[in-house]
Amino acid sequence: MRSDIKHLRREQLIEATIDTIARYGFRKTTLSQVAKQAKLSQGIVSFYFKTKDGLLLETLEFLAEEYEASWRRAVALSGPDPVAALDAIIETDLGHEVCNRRKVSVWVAFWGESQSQPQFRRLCSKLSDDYLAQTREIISRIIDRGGYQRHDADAIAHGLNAMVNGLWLDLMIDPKHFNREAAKRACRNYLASVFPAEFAAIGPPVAAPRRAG
Amino acid sequence: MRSDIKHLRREQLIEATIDTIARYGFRKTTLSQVAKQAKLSQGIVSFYFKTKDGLLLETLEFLAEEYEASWRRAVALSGPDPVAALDAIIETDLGHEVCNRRKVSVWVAFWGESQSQPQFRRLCSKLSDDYLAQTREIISRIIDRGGYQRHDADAIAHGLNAMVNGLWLDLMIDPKHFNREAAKRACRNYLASVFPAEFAAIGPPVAAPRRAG
DNA sequence: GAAAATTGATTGTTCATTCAATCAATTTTT
DNA sequence: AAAAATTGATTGAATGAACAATCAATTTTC
Repeated sequence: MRSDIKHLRREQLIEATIDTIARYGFRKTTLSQVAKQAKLSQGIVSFYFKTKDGLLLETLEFLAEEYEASWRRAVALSGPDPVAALDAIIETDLGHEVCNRRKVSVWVAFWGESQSQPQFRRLCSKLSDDYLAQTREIISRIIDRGGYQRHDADAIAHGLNAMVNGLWLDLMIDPKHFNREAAKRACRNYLASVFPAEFAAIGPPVAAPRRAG
Repeated sequence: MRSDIKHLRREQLIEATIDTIARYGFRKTTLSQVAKQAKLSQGIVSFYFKTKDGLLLETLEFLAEEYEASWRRAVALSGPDPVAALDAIIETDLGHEVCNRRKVSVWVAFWGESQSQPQFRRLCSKLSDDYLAQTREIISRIIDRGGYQRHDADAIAHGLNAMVNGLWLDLMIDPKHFNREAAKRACRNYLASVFPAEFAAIGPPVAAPRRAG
């Protein structure tokens, strides 16, 4: 099937790029390293992506689409209850498919470069906007339904987003210590202290299992 | 003073490195670009730092020491009250000296590379550990004093740390939207929901819990 | 004027990119 | 249906640009 091969190769090379960035970092990500990872010849990357920047941008686009799809799916499957929807987002954001070293290290690498690469930054900020819009909408529904009129949906959404991103960073910086379940608990604790009635059922607010301090 | 010039040049070159990473990103940070930024000749960077990796590592060390000194100073100046100490940390972490594009973009760049550079990672995780140890200690004192025996100091410290780091990322990803004061409020809000009595006084919580009715 | 600091040309290496040649798959011809 | 022709995918060597690192020459400092 020659018609499929183009798509196949592109995805194969994008996966190899993710592997290479994750393993060797942005600085050591060369086209021949990517080709080697993909078990293809070095010339082929340029053939399929024209330039290195093209490859990197498409890799970022791939990751962004994958991530957006995964939380949208989670929301769709969670049903009409906004509390369940928010919990599903946390479950996805800190689940093993999204929150793993391979993926997160690539995200952080792109964030670092996005300062100087407008194309990267545009993509990252669009993704962030979409995410915030969705969570804000869900949070607004919880506010309306629960009678929390003094709450600020936007601020809460920003807080949740910051916490999720910060927890991803924890995975990078202190991987041995990082615990996915504890991270989910931290998010739920945050939400439980904002919406005590709604999130108390999912996990007891603030007070989590005891640890050395 | 010939003995001072070594120290002066090194700092000058480290500052130039920070500027270069912030402006052009890690990928385009070359020794000649750094030298140009410092208004010195290209050979001088190798003269003072031997290798490029040496320069980068010392730059990271410089940033780490500066950051650690700034929050330790804030804690020292805040007096014996743990609530004031925690608030001083937030004030520092999201103040203009620490939380600005120039510095944060360099942090993110290093985080991204720390996956593949053990020296970077060791430094970042040590810094993170020190920070967590300090905030955990302060939080423990609030717990003891306020009678919040069911609270988990470690979990709360991790949550605060994640939120601060996440807010720094916000500055990178969506700089137009970012607001330092709103970010501080988000942190205080988080702490206010964990320690209502202690943090309600500092700023009225954006999200003041009110029971459904 | 000796020592230290600084320069900038040079070197060897690594890299992205190009492209002619090869190979495999598919289609056309007989 | 076998042979020939064509198309498309892939290779790997070649090219030139960019780079880190070196160092002899020059300038500055004391």
